[in-house]
Amino acid sequence: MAAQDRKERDRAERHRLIVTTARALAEAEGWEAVTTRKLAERIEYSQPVLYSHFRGGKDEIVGAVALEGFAELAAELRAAGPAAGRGTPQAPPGGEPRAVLAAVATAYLAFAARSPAVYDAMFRLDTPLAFASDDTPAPLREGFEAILGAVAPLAGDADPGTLTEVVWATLHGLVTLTRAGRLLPEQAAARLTVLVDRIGRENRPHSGWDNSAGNGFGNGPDNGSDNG
Amino acid sequence: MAAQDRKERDRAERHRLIVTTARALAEAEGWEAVTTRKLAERIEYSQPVLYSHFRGGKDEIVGAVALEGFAELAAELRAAGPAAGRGTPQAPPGGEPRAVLAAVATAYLAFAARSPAVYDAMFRLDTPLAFASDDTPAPLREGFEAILGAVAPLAGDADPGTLTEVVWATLHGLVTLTRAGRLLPEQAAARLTVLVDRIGRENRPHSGWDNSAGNGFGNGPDNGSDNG
DNA sequence: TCGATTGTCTAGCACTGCTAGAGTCGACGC
DNA sequence: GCGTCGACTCTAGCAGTGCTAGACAATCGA
Repeated sequence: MAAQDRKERDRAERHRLIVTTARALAEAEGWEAVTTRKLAERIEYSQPVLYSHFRGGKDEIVGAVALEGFAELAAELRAAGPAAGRGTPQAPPGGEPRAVLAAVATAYLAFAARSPAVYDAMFRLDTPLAFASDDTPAPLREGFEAILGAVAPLAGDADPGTLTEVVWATLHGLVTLTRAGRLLPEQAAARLTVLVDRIGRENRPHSGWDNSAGNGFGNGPDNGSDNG
Repeated sequence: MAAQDRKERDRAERHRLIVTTARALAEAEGWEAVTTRKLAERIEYSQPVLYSHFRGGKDEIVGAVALEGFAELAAELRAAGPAAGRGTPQAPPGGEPRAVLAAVATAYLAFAARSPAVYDAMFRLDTPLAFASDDTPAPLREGFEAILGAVAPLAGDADPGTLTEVVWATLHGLVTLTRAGRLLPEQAAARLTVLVDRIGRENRPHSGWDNSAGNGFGNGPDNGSDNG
């Protein structure tokens, strides 16, 4: 029955409309301005319609925007990474590993700067998205793996996954501290240089400082590089 | 008039009571549970009393907790840093620079792990605290400078302030991503090792990758090490 | 054309941060 | 000791939030 199909199409369309409207509203006025009433008004339906699409309410809508953001971020990181098709202005294919890392880092920071509200949905707001578990959505894994691809060639004797976690943390920290006005804007390029110069350098054999004196941060064996 | 003095003492005491109660409530149940009504009930006064102390309302109360947190963090970082009096178990005075960096980083992560709600007040929530401006509260500068003290000996030909910003960003990123369940808990110690091994290594002369191709992240001269 | 089902809307709940104005209580001058 | 006045606190309420029960209308199958 075609009528049923049309209904489902309309419904899917309205589903998209909610997500894109929420995202646009957040980018324009910040997430604190995204209320269910205002969102309902923008899509020209009443509030309960939102809940017929997103049983989890507002958090689930934010989560949908976040998921969209993870997919976009992963795509942009891949485009800047070592496996990039015919190369980009920033990173020739199979280019010098640190240039690749610089390109990926730049892509990450550019994404966050361009879509601050989406970045907030991904990292600052509470969403029902699952992490580091079996049902972690694919885009989340892919984003991590895109960074991993740029970091691994520089890992040396360090665990690539762990180094990737640290790089990711640095990028994320740069984003949030910059956004909060905690870092000097004019030094952004210098920070990127420092990041690549320091992180992107292979290990020499272990140094003298002692990390075993109870720091209280986990004590399991350091292995594995699987993240999400 | 002694009566007036007593009043002011009582008022100051109640001011403290509000801040400590808000902090305790946040640590126990999270900031989303800290409502003006619940807070007023806990201090056994009505809501308007809160506003007689904090004209800026809830945000200003969060800001007071944050400021307290910055003071504590700065003190703990200093205690772990190179200028530490007679030395600590983690860092002997004037010890090997990378051991000092490891001790400071550990102190930072330990603080965030021990006081997550305070850390949220400092970095995640909106507060009226000023940053990177002339009226930045002293504890904020001091925290940055404590990290700077541990990082500077390892700066090499990099700008110490910039390197400190990157280290801070890494620590902050590790805290937030760990808290959000985005990083593998069992690799915490390994991440610290990687951080110290990579960041805490002096620069050799500049490398081959090109950072000048439009990354859109500031283009001013890279100078100055003054932050807040 | 009629009944059933599906979908949407109105109205309202319990909560939030915040505040105007009423009321009380203590300090001070006489 | 007493009356007045001012400082202080409270009650009650506003406008907003996320969310939902139940009334209503439109659509579909017979």
